[in-house]
Amino acid sequence: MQIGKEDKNNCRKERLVPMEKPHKKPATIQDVADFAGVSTATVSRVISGSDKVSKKLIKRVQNAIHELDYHPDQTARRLRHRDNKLIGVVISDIQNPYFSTLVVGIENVLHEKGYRLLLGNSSEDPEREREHLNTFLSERVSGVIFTSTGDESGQYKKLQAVGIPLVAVDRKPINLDVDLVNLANEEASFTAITHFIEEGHHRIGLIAGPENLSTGRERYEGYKRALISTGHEIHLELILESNFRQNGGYESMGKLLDLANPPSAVLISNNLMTLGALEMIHKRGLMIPDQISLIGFDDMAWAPSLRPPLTVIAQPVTEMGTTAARLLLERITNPGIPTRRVTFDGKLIVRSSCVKIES
Amino acid sequence: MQIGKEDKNNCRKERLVPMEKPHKKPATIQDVADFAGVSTATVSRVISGSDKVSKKLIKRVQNAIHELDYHPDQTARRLRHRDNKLIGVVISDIQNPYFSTLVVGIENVLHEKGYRLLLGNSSEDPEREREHLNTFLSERVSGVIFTSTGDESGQYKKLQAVGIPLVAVDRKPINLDVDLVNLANEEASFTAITHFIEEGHHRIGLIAGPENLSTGRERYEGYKRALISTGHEIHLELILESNFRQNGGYESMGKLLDLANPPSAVLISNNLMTLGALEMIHKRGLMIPDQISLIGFDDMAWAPSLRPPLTVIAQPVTEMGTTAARLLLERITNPGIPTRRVTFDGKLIVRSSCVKIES
DNA sequence: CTGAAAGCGCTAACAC
DNA sequence: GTGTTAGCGCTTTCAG
Repeated sequence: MQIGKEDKNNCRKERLVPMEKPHKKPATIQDVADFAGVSTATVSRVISGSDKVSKKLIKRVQNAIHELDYHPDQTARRLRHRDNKLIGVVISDIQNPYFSTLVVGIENVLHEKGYRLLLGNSSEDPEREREHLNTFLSERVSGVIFTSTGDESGQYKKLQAVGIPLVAVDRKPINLDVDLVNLANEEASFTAITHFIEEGHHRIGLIAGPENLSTGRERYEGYKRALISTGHEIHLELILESNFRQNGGYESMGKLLDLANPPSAVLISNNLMTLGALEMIHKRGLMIPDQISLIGFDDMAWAPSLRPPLTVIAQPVTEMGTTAARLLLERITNPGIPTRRVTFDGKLIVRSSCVKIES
Repeated sequence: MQIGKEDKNNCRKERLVPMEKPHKKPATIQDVADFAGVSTATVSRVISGSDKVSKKLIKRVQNAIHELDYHPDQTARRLRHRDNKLIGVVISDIQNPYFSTLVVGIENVLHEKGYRLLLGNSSEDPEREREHLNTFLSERVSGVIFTSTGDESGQYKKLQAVGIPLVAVDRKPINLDVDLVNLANEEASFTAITHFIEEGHHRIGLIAGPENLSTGRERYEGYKRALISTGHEIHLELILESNFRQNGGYESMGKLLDLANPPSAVLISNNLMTLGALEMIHKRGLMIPDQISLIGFDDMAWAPSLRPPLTVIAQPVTEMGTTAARLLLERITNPGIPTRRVTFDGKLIVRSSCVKIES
């Protein structure tokens, strides 16, 4: 590589020909009205389609619109009537494919229904989350969909106070009465552990998520319940609380493997930590599933491409996104309805990262 | 799993207690002015911070703002002065972690500079791309960052015509004079193939991207140039044009392996196709790198966790995103500057998916 | 059916 | 320093 001149940033800048500068202002409704020889009111009526305008004028106006390449100014429109067709979305980590898939689902229905998506990424930082929420307040968004960092419920209450509908996804906010779309985490975790036990495992580890997130807590609960209900003891040294990030999975798996008596199977509470854990296992030169069995949360695109293909708990992520968007839109049109909660069941997808053990 | 009552969608809905309905309208600048006993102009001045207002009034106004929990209406603000602090971003596939990482970079600087991000996902569909661009036109965004689907240059010209600055990322739009941030694709590809050749490979395959995307074309060019410059022939049966998606990589790799004389090494032109190719290789029970060597484009989070860890061409994705955002902001404040192109060099990260061959 | 006119909430001249 | 006022582009009564 290293071709051509370059600066310290390992990149080249080239200057090309100067750009043309027409700087023509966009046409306004007044321009269209003048062009068509009608009033702005008539143009407005034609645009909204609803009212009764004579065929002749409709034609003339439409022609003018086309001729002038007129695009109604949403900003002005928004100032007039309150439903501004803008939805704020705060995501705790867009870089995580789980969350970007959620956004895909949300965007699909929003776009279809003529809403626009204002995106904020909090990077799991409550401060940034708060800033985004203030922005949404200022933008007078029609609604907000969010995966909360765990705190900031006060800020969400402020939105509710001015009548902005909220829908929480994935993580159940504490102390907040909102519509919610999430996974039956406890049951999902229960299923995974039960699978391990059926395969003959008894010493089962858990790389858990943060305790301040419902997803972290509930998956932990399911793990405990499954173990207890099958007469197993809970060994605290096999349970590591981590951060839902790759490095967390890496380090936690390291600690698990360092144990005098390491687990024969491990459930990992999210996709990124699973990646980290895998990295550590490979580094130690351990074979999956012969030396250690694994189940990960989230069926990501890479799961079937791993060697061995990973057994996972799959979430219907896109559908969770579309559901959240739909719930929000419903509440916007009908604010009075009671709070709803839609909980999807996880699905165990058995591939090859678990092995049967003779006990 | 399968716990609790559920509907056909494999999910449960629960009705909870009804929500409170305060429906209090947000405070306006007039409310604040009244509360503080000043004019709206004074409030406006305090907010913008710039003008000279007496300490005493500043105090009173700030108190009123706090008391009323006032958030300036951005929509109204925007109507007044043109820089509306809104940036449109059209992404060709947010589900692809490469692109969502790009968004992370973009969002980081946008948020820092007080801009908001209007996100549109085109899913590689030119029609949807066009719809998003129309939206941006209507929203009078201050600028647009995009990864084009390959067509729709006419639509982009319309934006330019009304003076909306554009920055293209990753893919170089044909027939359009815009700022561009991309990778030195040809050189990157060249490097990868050269690496194969140095390791003793002679029969090298390519799973290429779509021909209508610059990334697809340029990576193909680099492949050819590397082969030719080292005295190798181009074997067309070793070159498969595909779709940058997982299934494309899967099928193409299948065809390559079906060849009477399959390649000993394959370069795969993007991250998702690499995943698909891996899946096919595992399905055939082939070992990497002993039976086939691989280099993939894009160093995704999962690359080091694969077995074996994947050798890749890494792009500085986040930095490409921040650069794009910065270029755009620069052009917004200074529209007259000449068109720029920032090209980053890819970096070969050698892990374990290539093996030396004795020739 | 169509037009005139009053704002939506805010900023920026322009006065005082 | 501070207040008054005229719009930004659009929708929506209210007349005609």
